[in-house]
Amino acid sequence: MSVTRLLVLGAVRQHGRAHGYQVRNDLEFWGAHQWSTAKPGSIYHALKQMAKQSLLIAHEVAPSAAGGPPRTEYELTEAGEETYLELLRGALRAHDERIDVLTSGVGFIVDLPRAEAVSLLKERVEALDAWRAEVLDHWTPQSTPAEWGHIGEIMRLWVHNAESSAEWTRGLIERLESGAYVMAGEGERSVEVLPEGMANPFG
Amino acid sequence: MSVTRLLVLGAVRQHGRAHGYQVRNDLEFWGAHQWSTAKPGSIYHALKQMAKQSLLIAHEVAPSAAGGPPRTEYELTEAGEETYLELLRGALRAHDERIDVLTSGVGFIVDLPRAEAVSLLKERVEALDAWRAEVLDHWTPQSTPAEWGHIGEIMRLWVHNAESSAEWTRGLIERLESGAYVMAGEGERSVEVLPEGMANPFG
DNA sequence: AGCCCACTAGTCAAACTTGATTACCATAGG
DNA sequence: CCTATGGTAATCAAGTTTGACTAGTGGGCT
Repeated sequence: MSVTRLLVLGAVRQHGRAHGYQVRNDLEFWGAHQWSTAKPGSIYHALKQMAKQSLLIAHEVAPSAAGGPPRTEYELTEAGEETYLELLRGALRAHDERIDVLTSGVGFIVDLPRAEAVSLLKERVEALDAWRAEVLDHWTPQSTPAEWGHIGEIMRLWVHNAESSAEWTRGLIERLESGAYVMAGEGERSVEVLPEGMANPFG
Repeated sequence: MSVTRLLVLGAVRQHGRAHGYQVRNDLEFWGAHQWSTAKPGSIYHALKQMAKQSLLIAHEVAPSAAGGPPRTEYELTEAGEETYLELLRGALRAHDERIDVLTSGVGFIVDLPRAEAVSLLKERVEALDAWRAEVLDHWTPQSTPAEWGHIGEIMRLWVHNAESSAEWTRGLIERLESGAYVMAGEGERSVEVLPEGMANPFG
């Protein structure tokens, strides 16, 4: 699972056709350069790499309209579209991903139909609950946490995290089921970028 | 902040002197190859790199005692010791690190004196509270979350996370203040590795 | 006009990560 | 005695990330 790919594909897709600098600016606006590894070098690299793999087609374009070197515009191919949706589904469904992946997934969640988004999030809750139960099962029946020494704190940290994440997910499911937001196939597009000056989680 | 470096330094330090395979096995035992990027290639790379930077000294050792290529043993230098403690402090103090960094920090927390550990964790709680307040401040006074569209969900996710993480941290502070675990300078060493067969968070 | 600054757009080397692969030895089974 | 298996210890190529750097254009200031 690559956050960079998800973010880059999602950004190009929103424009239909976009060059590197555009993607880079979008993601900067999202604050993604702070909470993810999607920094300029990675973005340009991802674009080239995905073009090589035919997830994107590169259009060589005339010297830039507003200064700077000539730029290349990219566009999703059919395969790119599929990859994008698969990455997005994975980001929302998986319990074992980093927060940056989940964050990207939430940022693009409206690209999925409502029913599918809800169902992926329910998978997520189930996976979190199952994993939490499994950890507790491994750690508590034979011995009290105290016997593990400070390493038991790692278990507490993870279990706490799983519970919290499941709670947040259940909240989102509820809001989606009550009809919040405009999802894929439901008419007009909703807001797509983070507001300027938003406080950054990793600032 | 590199998790790999923290984990590798911590592991070598526990042995006093260790070769790559030993470190690799330790970390596998911790489950670190699952929840962090500390995989064999990265471990060997980190050892060589840190040796080049004089954080470790490499002892070229005779052909391995039990099969396989000759091995190199490593040992922390004074600078390595300092770097280790700095990384460890950062992992416990910072609110803006990934969960793998925090997990590693908790794993090695007993390498710090009790008072210092508690004080770092208090910094952590304060940073989390401050950041949470800042985000809420930026997002709520002028407008309801609803106006942000689905992007408001990202804020909810982060705020939820910050609250949950602060809660866990406060719990750990309490336990440390009640005298839990054997910390640096307090006599005998406590348990240092994860129990075999522990359920993995990213399994 | 001449100069500096900011913005646009991207490249590059160095570091790091990944997953597969190599190479060596011991030992158990046939 | 020979070979397959499994553990030990590490390397390597390919891919990714980082942070610094290049380079062109336009505007403002003196």
